[in-house]
Amino acid sequence: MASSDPIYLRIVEDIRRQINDGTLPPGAPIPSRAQLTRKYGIGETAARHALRVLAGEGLIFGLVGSGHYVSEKPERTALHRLRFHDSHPPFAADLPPQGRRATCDWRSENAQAGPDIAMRLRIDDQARVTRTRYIFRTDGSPAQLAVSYEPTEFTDGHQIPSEGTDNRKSLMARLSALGLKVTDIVESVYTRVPKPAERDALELPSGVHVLHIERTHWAADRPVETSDIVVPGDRFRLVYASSTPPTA
Amino acid sequence: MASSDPIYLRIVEDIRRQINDGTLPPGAPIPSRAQLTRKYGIGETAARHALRVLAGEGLIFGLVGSGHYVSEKPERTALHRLRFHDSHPPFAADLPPQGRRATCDWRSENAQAGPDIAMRLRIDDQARVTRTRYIFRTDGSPAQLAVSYEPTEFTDGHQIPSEGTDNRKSLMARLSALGLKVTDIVESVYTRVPKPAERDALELPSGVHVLHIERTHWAADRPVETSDIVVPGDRFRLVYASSTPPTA
DNA sequence: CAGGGTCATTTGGTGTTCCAACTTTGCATG
DNA sequence: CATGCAAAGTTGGAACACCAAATGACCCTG
Repeated sequence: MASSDPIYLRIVEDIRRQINDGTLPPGAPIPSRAQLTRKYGIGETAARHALRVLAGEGLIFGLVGSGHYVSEKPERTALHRLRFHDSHPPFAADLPPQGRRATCDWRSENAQAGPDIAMRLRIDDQARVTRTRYIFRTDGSPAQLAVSYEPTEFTDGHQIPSEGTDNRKSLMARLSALGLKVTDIVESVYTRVPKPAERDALELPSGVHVLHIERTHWAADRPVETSDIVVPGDRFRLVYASSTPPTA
Repeated sequence: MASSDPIYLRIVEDIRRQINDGTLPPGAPIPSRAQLTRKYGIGETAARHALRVLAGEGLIFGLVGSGHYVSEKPERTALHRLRFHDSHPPFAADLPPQGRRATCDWRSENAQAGPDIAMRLRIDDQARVTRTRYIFRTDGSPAQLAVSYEPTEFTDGHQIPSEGTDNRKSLMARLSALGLKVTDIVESVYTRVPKPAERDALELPSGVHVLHIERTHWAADRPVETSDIVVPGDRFRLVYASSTPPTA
């Protein structure tokens, strides 16, 4: 990208891209230091520096005497929210709510950003966005509402069937097609009284609050998607972890 | 410590220790590469390598032409919760709530774990823990309640003055003295109606919910501290990020 | 064919050197 | 005394060299 970047970072970018797009699948060997110096015409310092950075990110790992290889779990951008799960403490139930039948309905439409979303996406008030409303159900009962906003530049050219169930091309897939990679995820959580529409949609008893999550995906220091996620406050908790779950 | 470690890691250990125990307070300058090579009798590679590792951990930061300095926020094992902050959306206020006068009162005591905490700390029901109650205030008004639990084995031997203001040795400092390092932080968030005592302590208007955070620190796959944190639901939001804040 | 030894290759640690860009300090000049 | 400029010091990038430990492939021997 930026040819002003130091050489070793450009090597990092190149290899990372190859890992992301599958050219270098998990387990594949990375060229050795000697090979990298020849291939890119760089010094050994830059080559080993690039390998160190990639290894530090966990994308590859090195074996002394053997070589560097692509990690099994590419461990994408980690905001380890261990998903929602039910009930309040004390709850001994193990985390993964398995066996549940989860469904998701959604509908996309073209809309104007508006001041709130414009600020979150760092775009103009008048800019157009693709707004997608989701409703998640577990075992048939509504569990989560979400509204997602993406600048139309990311969604243009992709078919937007206005209705469907779970066959929409994912955000990540669409972004990587545009050469973008999500580097950060920020979630802002607060609690509030549900709006009437939410109360109906989530079938909330009166007096129940909701947890509201504003989530924004960033790629290269620029927002690419933001969403409002609403879940019933009496049945869900959010779990965040600094790394892979220690309980797993 | 382990004299089998590579030299640069031993330098890292030494500097990290000095930062942890306060010998190098936030803002203090780290010896330059040239000084480190002389002080420890090492090559420049090892010196710069140590600085790189520390900077990578966020413990220090480098300014070209000036030097390396201890970070203001030691940025412990990163669960990047960008702290609480006020008001609800839309809020354009920038994140760092500066200029505020934050105080913290606390009181420690010896207590029995009980089933709930015992499960979270993976210890016996009957085991003894050090329980510390905190109350945080900003600008004089109560903002956050917290109760922290640590197995007594981590607190024994450390003076536990039963009352005080903000001079207690930090969890990290005590753990590092025991050779332990916090590797994971897990936070579980939900919302609920405040208990009467909480309503009083936080001066909550009626009808306001609270955000309840159960936080557990892990060191080497074993819990070393867990706490319940309660904040008013009408004035605070929690922000989690997958890496350093992109807005900063 | 099985076993063992040799050798090229690879990673990771370490030292040295050079350079560009930037900050800080202090001195000299007006 | 104030201002400006030059020198010294610092970070970060980059190249090159050497070594120890480990690996893997190859070949030779029994």
